[in-house]
Amino acid sequence: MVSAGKKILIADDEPDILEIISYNLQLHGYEVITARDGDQAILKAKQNQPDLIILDIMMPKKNGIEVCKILRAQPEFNETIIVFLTALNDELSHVKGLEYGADDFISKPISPKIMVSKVNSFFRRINKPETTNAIELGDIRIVPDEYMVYYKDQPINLAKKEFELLNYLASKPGRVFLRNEILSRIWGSEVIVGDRTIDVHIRKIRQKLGIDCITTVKGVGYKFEI
Amino acid sequence: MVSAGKKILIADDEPDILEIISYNLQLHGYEVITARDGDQAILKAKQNQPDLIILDIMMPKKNGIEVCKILRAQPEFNETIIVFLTALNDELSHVKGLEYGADDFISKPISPKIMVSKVNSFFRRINKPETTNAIELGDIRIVPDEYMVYYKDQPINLAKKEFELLNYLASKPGRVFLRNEILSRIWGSEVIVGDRTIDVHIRKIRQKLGIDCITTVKGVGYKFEI
DNA sequence: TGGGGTGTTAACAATTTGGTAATGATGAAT
DNA sequence: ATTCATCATTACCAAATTGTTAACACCCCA
Repeated sequence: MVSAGKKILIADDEPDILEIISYNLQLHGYEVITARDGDQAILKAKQNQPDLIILDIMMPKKNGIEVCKILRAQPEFNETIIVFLTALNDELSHVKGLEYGADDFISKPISPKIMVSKVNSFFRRINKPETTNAIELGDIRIVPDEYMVYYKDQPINLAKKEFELLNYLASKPGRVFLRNEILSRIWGSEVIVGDRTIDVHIRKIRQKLGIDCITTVKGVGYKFEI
Repeated sequence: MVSAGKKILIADDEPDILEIISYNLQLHGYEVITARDGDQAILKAKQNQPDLIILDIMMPKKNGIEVCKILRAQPEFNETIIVFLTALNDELSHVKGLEYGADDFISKPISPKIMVSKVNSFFRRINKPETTNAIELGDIRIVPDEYMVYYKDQPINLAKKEFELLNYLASKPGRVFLRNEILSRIWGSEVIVGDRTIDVHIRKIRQKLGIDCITTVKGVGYKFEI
């Protein structure tokens, strides 16, 4: 059972390892981004907003721990799972890593098969709250597992961004999400998009759903409510 | 969408770059202060208390890293975002910059458009969602998360400024807020508005709420009370 | 290789808002 | 009672913000 469409960033300086692991993860439906050093890892993390980041400890430019420290300092990576790749008995790294907010460790060497199963289990861990429980509000049911929305049990096909936007707003019904919040969560903090982009997506959602469940709060943002 | 009225200090010794960047940032509603060397940067930073400081690394008098080091040593610049402009592959500066508390790096050359987007994202980062708790007084419930006010559970739609004003007054029920206090808190200290502006907003709140919960204290200000 | 779906932008329309001016009340001090 | 400063009210306008539409580039897949 694969968590479809999840993004994984892997940073390691050994091309072979990168190749093998990313190939296997892709086979299992994950979207994989790779980086060869610490700086690249930070850059690509910001650009792509992955759900899981796997960092080799020993890397050129910045080591995994530094990368973790820098990423964790930014709110947008609060929720991201960060995992270290370590040599088998490197206790010191374990300790340091935990201090800076690592979620777990994977010991090298590791077989691709075990790697995939570990990755699956990471997502199982965080998916419990949202994936198991689809959001259901009034006549609207949002099922992240299926990337699908139902209105009165009628399936409604939203595009990826539309779905993510709706799902995000619906995660806290009634709460206003600032345009800034929406941008950094859905688009990532370093993406260049124009002012009207959010509006257009909101419009498409409203149009496809046919009912008015997204309220504009002028000068502030949008909120989902029945 | 722009963090309006934010002050940005840019320090670079090349007038052309200064010109282009500051023009574009101003277009997007930012207030821009410029400096041509390190000493000037420090001086203007102290004078203007900008929200974001962009420092070229290579500058006359003091280089960007020295400036950063000096500013960071002062408590008033603890919260300020400091960012370096660096040549593309200047790894050494990256490392040193981090040591002295830089928040990020921008590689030169950079297009104005990307610069603006980066600046936007810096402010997005610090514009944390305010998870303030709801205020409940008598039959009135003020929920900042929702930008919404309820009277006897009936939702009342206030405009942004109206809501902020009511929320501010209600933050300390019974206390009188001077007109000056209200002005600097809700309108900001730099904005100049006429005498009657507050009154009009108070009036609109009273009208929409339908009950008299804002008391005028003549010659002093307003207070919220049931 | 071309067609459908997707994401983004530009351009313009529609709407809301924030602010002001003008004028009318109020009330305390003279 | 008159005066003066202060606040209330109203209507109006400009600016800010969002809605809408169409067009475009892109990617994936048949």
